[in-house]
Amino acid sequence: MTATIRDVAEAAGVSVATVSRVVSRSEHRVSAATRSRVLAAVARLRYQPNLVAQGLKNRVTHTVGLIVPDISNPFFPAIVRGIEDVANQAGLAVLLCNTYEDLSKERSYLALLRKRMVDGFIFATVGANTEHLRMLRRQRMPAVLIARAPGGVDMDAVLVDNRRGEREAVEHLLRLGHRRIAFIGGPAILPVAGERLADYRDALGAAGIRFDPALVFDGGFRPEGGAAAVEALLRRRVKFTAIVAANDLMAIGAMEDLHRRGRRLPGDVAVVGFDDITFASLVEPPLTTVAQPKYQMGRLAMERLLELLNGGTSRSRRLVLEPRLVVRESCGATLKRTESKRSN
Amino acid sequence: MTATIRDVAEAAGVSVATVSRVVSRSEHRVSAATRSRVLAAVARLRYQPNLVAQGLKNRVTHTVGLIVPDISNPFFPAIVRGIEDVANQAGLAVLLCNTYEDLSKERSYLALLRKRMVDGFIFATVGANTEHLRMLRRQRMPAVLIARAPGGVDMDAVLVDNRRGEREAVEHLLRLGHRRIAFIGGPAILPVAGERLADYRDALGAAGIRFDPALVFDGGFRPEGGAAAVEALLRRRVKFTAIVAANDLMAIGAMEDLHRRGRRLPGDVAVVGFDDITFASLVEPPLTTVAQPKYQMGRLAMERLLELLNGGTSRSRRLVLEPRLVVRESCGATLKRTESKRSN
DNA sequence: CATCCGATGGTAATCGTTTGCCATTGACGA
DNA sequence: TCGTCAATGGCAAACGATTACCATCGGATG
Repeated sequence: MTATIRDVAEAAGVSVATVSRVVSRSEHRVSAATRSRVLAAVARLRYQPNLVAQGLKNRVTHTVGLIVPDISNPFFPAIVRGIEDVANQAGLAVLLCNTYEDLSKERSYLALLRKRMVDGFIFATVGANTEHLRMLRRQRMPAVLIARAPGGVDMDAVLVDNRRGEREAVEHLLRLGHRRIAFIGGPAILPVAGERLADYRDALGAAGIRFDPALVFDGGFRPEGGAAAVEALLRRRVKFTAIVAANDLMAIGAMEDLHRRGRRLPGDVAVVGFDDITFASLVEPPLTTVAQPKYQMGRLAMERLLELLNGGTSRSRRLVLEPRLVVRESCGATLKRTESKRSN
Repeated sequence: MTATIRDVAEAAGVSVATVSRVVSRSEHRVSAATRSRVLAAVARLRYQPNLVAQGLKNRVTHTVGLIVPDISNPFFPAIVRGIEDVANQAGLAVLLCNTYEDLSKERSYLALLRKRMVDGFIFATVGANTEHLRMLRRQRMPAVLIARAPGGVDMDAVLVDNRRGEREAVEHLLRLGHRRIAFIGGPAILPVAGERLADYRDALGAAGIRFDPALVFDGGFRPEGGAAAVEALLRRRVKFTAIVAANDLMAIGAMEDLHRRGRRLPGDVAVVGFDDITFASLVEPPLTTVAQPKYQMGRLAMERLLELLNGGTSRSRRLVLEPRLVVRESCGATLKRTESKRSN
């Protein structure tokens, strides 16, 4: 079908070695005359080097594996876009893998990607188990973690200071006078869930408020979970005037349910989310939330991976980005409607 | 680093040919004794066949290219997930490419993927230009289109009967008594935009209502565009009691702006969207919209591609799925709050 | 005992590149 | 007229697999 280097060589009346020299990096070991003959043949036959063959020979496939829990979770697409933009510009292709938080899937994808000789990996939030990460590290496989770096693994990572983000969220509510602040988090298995809960406790503790387990719920990081938590709060007649959710999805689910139950937002209940997904600014009232620079995280992770690929296996580095509390209207902090940013 | 077939051969004291025979498809041309020796060596060395080498030799890479305008557009992640799920189960890897609706990017990705010897393509909404698609077709490259199949290209596709969806949306509003229905569509360059506008006109026409250009806006398929359209309607004092938007993003943007301007939904203005993205059910009021079976579309497309890969280069087929008008509360059609489904 | 045959496993070519090393050539100085 | 040398380009061995074809061997058969 497509022309090979051999076809070009024949057409130009030279050997394949010469064609290769002309086509690949500017090796100037070929005279101007032959070079132009070869280039003419290349153009005529529309020759495109076969990247699979090149990959086999050079042991570099210009491919990276991207491992994501679930691309349909709105936290990820922006990250993936950042990664893909940088990768594309650098001539790398991205293999997409959804693990659905399933460790065995994560492992099997990893094995598959290695069989495919990918040059490196990006993990947009790994699971808790670090054993296979250590293995990667031992084998000096370039890899970058995003958003979460489990303790004990010494790998490059692009992180967000979520501790600070969560604290700011809670402090924002405290400043507005709230004392009974419910927390909707994730399943205890996920480390990020435990972390965020701890941050909530710390922020309360710093303000001298006793932690009340009756205010804590597992919303599974899904909108339904947020709604369920509100239902439980109301059913059990727990007193509360505010909600912090560990992600926007649950916050929005909670808001929807509060609406349904006739509560006014932010009048009766103030709500703060986490992530600043696109829709945070589009719900009623627009959601106050902790924004993570998702697109940037993707870009930075891929840029770091490029550095690792192009040589420097220097010591591993962690970039820690600052989250930003985006104050909108779901807490009643803004009296008048202000311009609420719609970021990507 | 990793063991090759040669290493296994040495360890087992046989030739590489024998190892290959044991490892690859169950060719039984090897005695039980040798077979177990080989398998022992394979296990001991943790041998994993190199898929790049296999790909080169077999001319099959078990890789497909997935071409998407923009993964961060919420219409796509569910489709991608469907694709990825099926691909993974079939042992295929997915290369993700964002074109940002840019034809030159689409072309360059196509060339790149061919250099990588992908086995097939999935286009989740191609641009208007069909020239490179025809080329694929001529070269008998397996490919499946999703959501949009430009006229004149004879390719497999998984489509949705959007004509009917849009008509149902408009008819729903007509049935509720609306006569001044604004339309917020997309840029005229995109074929889907023109189509959906035509469907809107047709539906109006069928009801004997004159088309009024003053009610038509280009919202660029983005929330800001929806808001801008509302602004324009209000500024120009155009009379309208309902809005149909060509996607949910714009519908939601419009709703937000209407809220901001003090209009009541659905009391003052009824709104219908298109797509049924996750958030359609989470806004206030929950958005009535035309649902496309996104995850299914992804699955079906990938399943069809598998058929094409495994032989049958039969005549190309188009699957047309039925959209579904999901009636929620943004049109006032439901008197009482009913259970509003939250689909993925 | 010579021949034939099925079963088994090895040899080597191939997929499309890259690249170290060698051969050729023409210019140039001795 | 040689020998030397830089410039140029070809040969062939990789990269890691697959597979058509061939060699060997032990037993069955006449």
